[in-house]
Amino acid sequence: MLNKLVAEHSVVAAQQKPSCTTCSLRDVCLPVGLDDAEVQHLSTLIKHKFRVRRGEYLFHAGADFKSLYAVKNGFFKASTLKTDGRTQVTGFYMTGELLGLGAISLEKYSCDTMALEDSEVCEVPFAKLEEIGRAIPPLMNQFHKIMSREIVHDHDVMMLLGSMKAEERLATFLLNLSTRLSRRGYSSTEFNLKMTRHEIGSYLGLKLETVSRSFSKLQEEGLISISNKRVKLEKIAELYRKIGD
Amino acid sequence: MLNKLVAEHSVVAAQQKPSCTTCSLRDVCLPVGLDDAEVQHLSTLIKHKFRVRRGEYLFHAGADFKSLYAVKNGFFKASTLKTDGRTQVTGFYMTGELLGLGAISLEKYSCDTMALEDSEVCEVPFAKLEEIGRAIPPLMNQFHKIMSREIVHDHDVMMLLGSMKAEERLATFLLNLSTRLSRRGYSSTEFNLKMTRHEIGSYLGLKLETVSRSFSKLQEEGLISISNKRVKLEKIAELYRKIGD
DNA sequence: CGGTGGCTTGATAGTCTTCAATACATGTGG
DNA sequence: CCACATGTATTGAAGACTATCAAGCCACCG
Repeated sequence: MLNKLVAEHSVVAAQQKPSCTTCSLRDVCLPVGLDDAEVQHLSTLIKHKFRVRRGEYLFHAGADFKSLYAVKNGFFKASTLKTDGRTQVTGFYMTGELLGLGAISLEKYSCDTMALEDSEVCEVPFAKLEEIGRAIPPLMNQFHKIMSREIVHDHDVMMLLGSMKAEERLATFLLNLSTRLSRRGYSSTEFNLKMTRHEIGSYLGLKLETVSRSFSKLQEEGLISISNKRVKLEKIAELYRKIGD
Repeated sequence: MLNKLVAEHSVVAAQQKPSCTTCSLRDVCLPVGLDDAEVQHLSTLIKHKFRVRRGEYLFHAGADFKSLYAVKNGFFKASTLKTDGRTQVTGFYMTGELLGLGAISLEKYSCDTMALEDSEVCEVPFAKLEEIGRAIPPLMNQFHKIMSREIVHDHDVMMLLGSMKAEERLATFLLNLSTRLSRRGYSSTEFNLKMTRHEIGSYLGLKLETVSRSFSKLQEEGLISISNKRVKLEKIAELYRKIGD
């Protein structure tokens, strides 16, 4: 089964030296708010650009932590595994987002992180990030904002899980994807889901059948069109109204 | 109604200059891992020690962010308010824990934070923390670990909300309190809850009636004793087994 | 073209919520 | 200091929502 593969070797094989200076993600990634010289300095710490193919894991929970990873392109899911076998998807990550923030506290990765499509990541050695951050205060500040944003986002998910019904959760999820995609220059109304119903359900605290039913219901109500992995948001304003925003 | 009061003035009135050097929280708060000279340096940035009385808010969501607050003693709850009026408790904070981490990203506090008992907090101006952190790398690193820990904890809560039944959620909650209390020198088996059933339910994604029923059921099973706010964990090992650990 | 995993839909069962009534605790004012 | 008011907690019964079990369909890949 493809999903079970851990392909450290193929991952390393495709490495190359990237540059933040010319990267299209300067506005969404770590370089936010830095001037050209600072970005160039930041660039020196980015070790490799890795390729991670669909179904491969970037890292596993429990492995020694040394680096964060910025998503250069592609799509990832992070999931935690409890001792009793229960797993849950804790997040989906797209272009320009940072992977591994939970690993800093215990210096072990806190979740399994898998590519849901062929992807590339930039490795950011954490010790060096802290070091260079001392020389470039805006970089350190941007990093703090990224971590803080993750906390706020997690609080939003907690509210979703704690107080929303299935349809509302799914609508919230779709609108969140829509926002993040449009910020990256993609369509905010039409996109392909990279994850399965099961993975969506795991993230939203629902069973896959309930996810499927909720998709169908949102479609019946005319708010979206759904066909397999293809989603079209037909009435964004009403979707927002549904989730109380 | 006491809970609605915002008592900025009484809060400020009780300020005094604290010192991390002699603080009993050196092992759980920001100073973790620092030597004496470094702790003394850190101490210079702690502006005030505030008193916050039971029912008063330390800060409100949306207010301009300038400082984090370390809980010197007491107990706090943080809650978010959605536009449609739904609220949810996003966390409870005790001695040595940092309040306001979600505010860094947008430079506005992201949640309302209220004292559940008479408390004291140390104000940590964030800009100064970043500045002094540059001079004391272990301080900056400890701060990153604290933020990371918050992320991991939030992921744990997401798993709780997404995949656990009412009794399991409550058992997890009680064991979490137990662990944090024992780390601070209090009994790990017997303690007073500072929050109401409603607040527990809001945090755990349950209605207060369900929380009450779950308490009763855990008591019937002989795992805990509960009388109003007084809890005694009778069989910790079995509580852990119940939540699959 | 067959097989496998992913998806949809229906029927039933389980869990939690909602509504309601009562009891208890706490703090305020007389 | 007691009485009363208000917020808090417990418990029951009915209803809502989601999970579970099951069957069949569909898409994709070798």
